[in-house]
Amino acid sequence: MPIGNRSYDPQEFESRIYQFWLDRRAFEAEDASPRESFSIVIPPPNITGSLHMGHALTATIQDTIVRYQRMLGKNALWLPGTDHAGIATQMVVERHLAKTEKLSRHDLGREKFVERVWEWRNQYGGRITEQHKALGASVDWGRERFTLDDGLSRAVREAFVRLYEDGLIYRAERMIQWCPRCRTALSDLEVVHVETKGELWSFAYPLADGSGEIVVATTRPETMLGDTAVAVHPEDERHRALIGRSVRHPILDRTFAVVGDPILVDPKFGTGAVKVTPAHDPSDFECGRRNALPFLRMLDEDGKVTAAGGPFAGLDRAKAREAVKEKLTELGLFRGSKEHVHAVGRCQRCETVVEPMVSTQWFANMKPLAEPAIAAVREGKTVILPEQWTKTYFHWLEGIQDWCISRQLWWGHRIPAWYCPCGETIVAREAPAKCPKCGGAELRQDEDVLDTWFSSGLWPCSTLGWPAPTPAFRTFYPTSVMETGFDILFFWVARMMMMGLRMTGEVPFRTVVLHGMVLDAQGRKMSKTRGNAIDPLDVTAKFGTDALRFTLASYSAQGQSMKLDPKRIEGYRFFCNKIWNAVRFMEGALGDGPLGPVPSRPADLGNRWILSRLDETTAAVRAALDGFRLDEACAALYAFTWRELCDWYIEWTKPALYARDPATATVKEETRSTLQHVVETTLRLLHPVIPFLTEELWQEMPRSTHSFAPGASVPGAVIPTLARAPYPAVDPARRDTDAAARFQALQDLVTTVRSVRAEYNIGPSQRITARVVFAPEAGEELRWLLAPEVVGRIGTLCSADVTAASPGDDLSGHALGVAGKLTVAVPLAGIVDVAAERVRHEKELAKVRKELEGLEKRLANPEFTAKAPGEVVAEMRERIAHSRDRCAQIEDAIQRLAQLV
RNA sequence: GGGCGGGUAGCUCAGCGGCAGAGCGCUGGUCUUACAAGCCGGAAGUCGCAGGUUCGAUCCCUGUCCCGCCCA
Repeated sequence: MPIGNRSYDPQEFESRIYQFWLDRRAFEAEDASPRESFSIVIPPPNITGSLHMGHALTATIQDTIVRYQRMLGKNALWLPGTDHAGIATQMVVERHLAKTEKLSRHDLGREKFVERVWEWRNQYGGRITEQHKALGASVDWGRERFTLDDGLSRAVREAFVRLYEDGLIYRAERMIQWCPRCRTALSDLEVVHVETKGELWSFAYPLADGSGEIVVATTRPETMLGDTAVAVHPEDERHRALIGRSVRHPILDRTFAVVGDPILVDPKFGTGAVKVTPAHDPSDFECGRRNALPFLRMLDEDGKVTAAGGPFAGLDRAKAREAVKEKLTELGLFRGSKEHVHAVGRCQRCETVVEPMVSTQWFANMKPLAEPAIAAVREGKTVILPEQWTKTYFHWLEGIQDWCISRQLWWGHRIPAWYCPCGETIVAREAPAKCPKCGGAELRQDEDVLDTWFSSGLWPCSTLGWPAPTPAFRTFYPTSVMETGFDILFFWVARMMMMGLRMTGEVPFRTVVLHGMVLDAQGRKMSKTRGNAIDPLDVTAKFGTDALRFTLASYSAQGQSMKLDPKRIEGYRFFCNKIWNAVRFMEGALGDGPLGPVPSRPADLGNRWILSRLDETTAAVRAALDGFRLDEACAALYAFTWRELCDWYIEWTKPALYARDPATATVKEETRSTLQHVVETTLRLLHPVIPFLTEELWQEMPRSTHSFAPGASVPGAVIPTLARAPYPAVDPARRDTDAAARFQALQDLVTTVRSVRAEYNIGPSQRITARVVFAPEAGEELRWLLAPEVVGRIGTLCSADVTAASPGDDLSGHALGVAGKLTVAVPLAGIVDVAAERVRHEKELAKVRKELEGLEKRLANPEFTAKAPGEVVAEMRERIAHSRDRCAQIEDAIQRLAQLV
């Protein structure tokens, strides 16, 4: 349907266009292809999620990159999928069950519960995937993956078994982070530390022999129920003598030692004595190992006090704290408290305060995995952008700790380890039938599942078929780009690097592109609970997807946070509308006649200029996209499309296109072809960022059999979709510095006349005469501006009849404007407001003089001429000459004004 | 405590050795047959502060003050 009188209505065509792409199989990549391959695997959103601005941002950036690469002719793959999000999904389904059926997962049992989660996943888990279609995501849907798919699960078992066999996965009792609410172990990364105002509470442990006491301070008084030592610094004069003596637990009937520990104790902090709870604090745990202390578990999986807590057994952590404080106070052992800010660890999912505790879990030994991951980036095998994140990456990997990979959940990849009553542990890819050691068949599989991020770490390999040597894996691995938020650097990027390198020997991706967080207009994190989240789908409904995409791409300056202001989205909607109308204009103005090729050397100045600018823009946009600078690409596209193509070129073409005179038919035909070519090329340039609008217009716009730039494609071939059209190529032959300089002079002249008109409130309907003064020493070479084919166009652009004046002409009664080397005189019907004119000129003169002075001063400095590069000095001379001309012109104008008085 | 990033027009941000930029907002004019969601003008800046390097610093270096983030 031609554009005709349709106005820009993105809702009308966006879903239709998306379906059109699917029908054309525009996004499908080939497993094997002679073309260069390009691949991105989507960082999998989790199935409990629904689309938020972060997804919209990451999808926009990735889609823009992959569409660009596809248009470059590469075999481009963008692989979609989701991850199973162990804790989050289990929580959602448990809550759902409790609400609708008043059932807990334990009521159902593991097998039935997991069935229910699958049901939930099949019903709701695809929502976020579907929402990506509304964003225009050009993913290859046939390759969609889910972390719990058979193939990916096989990859997980393969990786686990290999790491176990290599001694990099082990099961042991260690200090871990425990979430009492989720009832599972967490990795360090899943614990968020929040600065919290707390209380540093001091109490005394009496020495066992009654000869005195030792005062300790703690933010967690309840843990004293699990204390098995008091530590002091061995070189601390105050306490050294106490080392080796015993203290008596004032509540529980036991005694323990005072130990000397130079690592745990900072003698400058507090009293210099520290209570030690080895089973519930990471530092105390290490201290306990160093000093062979007992590990006393005083809290259980629910965060309640165990039997070890004597009279407090069964109390919740928080209640136990108060009860212990009360009891110690009652015993007269309280020694004061003060406010204290400290970092409290909370569960990333549910924000419950996590409990460090000793527990038997599966761990991965990360050091040997981290080293190759560090080396790969150091050697440039993978490049991280923006580069500054490289340091963070190194820092984290260099200090990496072993990773607790087991989770006490039911939803996830069950750990492929089986236990035999004989004591044997079997780790295998498939369930073993009997124990290889004793032959017993009563094998019990480990109850736990793996951390979701374990499977995510394999994502770039497993989604392409690894461990099987599939064609897709050979073609697309290592992937080209991993694009994600910088908050995911450790969770995903680093782990994918480690796992990818370990499993395949190759990096999982060549380039890592990190983007910042989307904040609201006030700079706060968007969150549903705060109610300041902007739903991307609301935005696309209101402004169109392309406007949102252009906004996000423009904001995505490397790695910075971005404050999303709806006003800006609206602004880019106007931009989309502008493009729409430009094509609409073209459709009307070109008419039905056939379009010839764009001549290699056009005759018309405007045509020469716009083709030159188009080529410069193409080069700038391609350079920006090659460097993943989407913001720069957008800025170049916006400025060219609106400020040059629409504001100047289209206006310039109107007289030629509307002309009926057979004498100007050649220019008209040339202009028709050029306009069509420039608009068509601009749509292709814009397409990766704003795919819907450009595709809709591209399908409907007037066609040429000469559409593409030389060498880009077969002229006249029917290209079924813009998504597969060639991206515009840079063609230096189109650069035309002469046309650029001439058009600049023309723009100066037009703008000056317009300024004068505005200054004197001469309305657009009022046709005026503008007399151009060509000073013999400066302006003579610009006489071409008055050539008939140019002067008429200038007149149209500023609604004036432009004629020449000589320096000696009487210009009284004229307002004067200075346009570069020319002076323009506009006759004023009434009396010139001499005073106002004079003020305007004086102001301008002062500005130019000041600038001139500065320049002259710089040139006068002998060191400048001696040391600055020759072209800088030459440029300076040029500028000074120019400023002098300008001063002279303005002085002249002021003098003419004076004659009027 | 360690590290990273930021402070440029009223707002949001580009620029990062050689003419201080954009969008929005503000403001004057204008319904000119692509678009009033438009068009044509205009105003607006000690480039956080103090030193230093340089012929030349918003840009590089040092210090300093604010703001944000990450790690412990």
